[in-house]
Amino acid sequence: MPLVRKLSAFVALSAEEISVLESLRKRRRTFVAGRDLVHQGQSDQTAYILMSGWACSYKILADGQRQIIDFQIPGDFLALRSVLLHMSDHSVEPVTDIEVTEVLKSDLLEAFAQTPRLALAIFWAASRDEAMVVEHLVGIGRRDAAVRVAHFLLELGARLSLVGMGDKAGFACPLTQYFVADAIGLSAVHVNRVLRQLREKGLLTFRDGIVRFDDYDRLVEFAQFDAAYLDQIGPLLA
Amino acid sequence: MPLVRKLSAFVALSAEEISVLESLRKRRRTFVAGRDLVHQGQSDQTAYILMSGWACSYKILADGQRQIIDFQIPGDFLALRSVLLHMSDHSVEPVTDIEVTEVLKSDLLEAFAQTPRLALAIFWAASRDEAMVVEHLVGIGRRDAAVRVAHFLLELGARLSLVGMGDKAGFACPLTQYFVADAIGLSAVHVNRVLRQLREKGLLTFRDGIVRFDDYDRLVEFAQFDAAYLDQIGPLLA
DNA sequence: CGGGCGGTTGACTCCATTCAATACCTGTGG
DNA sequence: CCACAGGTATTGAATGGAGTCAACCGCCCG
Repeated sequence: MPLVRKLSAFVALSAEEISVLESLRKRRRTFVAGRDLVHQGQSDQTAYILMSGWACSYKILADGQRQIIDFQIPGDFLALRSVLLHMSDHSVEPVTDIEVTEVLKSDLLEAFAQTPRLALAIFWAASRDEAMVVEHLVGIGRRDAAVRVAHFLLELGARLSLVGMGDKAGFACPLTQYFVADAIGLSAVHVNRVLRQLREKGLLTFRDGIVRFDDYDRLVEFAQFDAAYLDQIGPLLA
Repeated sequence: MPLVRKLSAFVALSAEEISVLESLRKRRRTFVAGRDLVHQGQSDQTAYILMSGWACSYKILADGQRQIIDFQIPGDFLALRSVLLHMSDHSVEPVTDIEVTEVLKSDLLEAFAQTPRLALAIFWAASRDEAMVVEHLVGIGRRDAAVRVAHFLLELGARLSLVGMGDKAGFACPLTQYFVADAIGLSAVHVNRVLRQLREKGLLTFRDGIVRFDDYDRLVEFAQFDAAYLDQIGPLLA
């Protein structure tokens, strides 16, 4: 499963640990695209592991504007933070139809007490998520629109590669330009303009649900993309 | 110590757990203002607890621009993320002279294995940090300059209150307008202009290192500030 | 066939940046 | 004692990047 694949980039999991993860198979649930599975302010204290499909976590402001915090792809946690906090500080919406497995608060506490290495791996995943949010913050705060879009798509590509859903040629992307706009703090109109620029420069093409990197190396250069923060360089703990 | 005070907002720590924290007293170090104690890219895997003074974590872009991710005040962790990741994804600079205690990676692993509740408290602190970063992301992405500045200062005030260093009247603030600008993704010039607006509206005054909330309630209304994400509403675990 | 959603493009507007000049304070050295 | 430099704060004028408004297209689907 994608989570095992992702966590293996950090710790080499033992057979026992993998079986703990596999045992979650029973609590599998599905949600349809567009219907939130977690609401900002709710106090469920349940997290999920995304098994298939894409989701996004976001916050709504009082005036109705939306800021997407990040997208989640298979292998990612959903609403992990809300397990520790009193209530969820954000909402989660499936971008496509999704399959998830529930992770109850009690599971997490158990993991902490009984399988410290697994707990550590989860902490790693949380740290990596935070590093991604930080990188988004930097992008929105200091990068101009074109670089921001390019950087965003390169990051998605790198993350998808880790779970075998993309490579340097590109990836299948179910996002509309509105999703992209809400994620990187631009208007959808401007995202469209920027995508045109990038296409005309021969850097990337986003069309019909496919992101194609037309010139990966030049794109990386253009976006100043350094994947170090994704921490995908191999197991730290043997 | 401020960390105990902060963590107590989440879990009621036992005498034993408090003594574990207090035992860190030996590894105390000091750093002078302006000299980074953690560099982006280094792989020390050491974290710190800030005992006194202010620090900030930031990233530098290739073109020299800086984005401050967050400020840390007494009781906060510094570079906690870099313990789990292969290398630090950000730098940490003391804003004032600071005192810290070192937390080695081994300490953290031990805490996970031996004092699960303390590990949980640390996980809570990390989740809260992430929630703050997320709120900054939302601010930079979707709030206009005036609201952003107001929101930022209200958050700092709320955080400082938790460790007894501020209240609804205001707080002592060692930040220059340049720090504020780098934190909220504006230019220093514009921060200055916005501060004038806020002052002229009778909302807040930032002068001579003092932030004074001239009309706290109206300011909260203006900034749409909802402190829920700071999760300061009291212990979750008895 | 009509409606809705997503994408595309142009014209105009505006918020924030940049450039620039001035003021103020502190510490330093002549 | 005063001149000077460096850092910070303040304000004005010009510029520009991104938003808003609006129109139009293509496609899918009921």
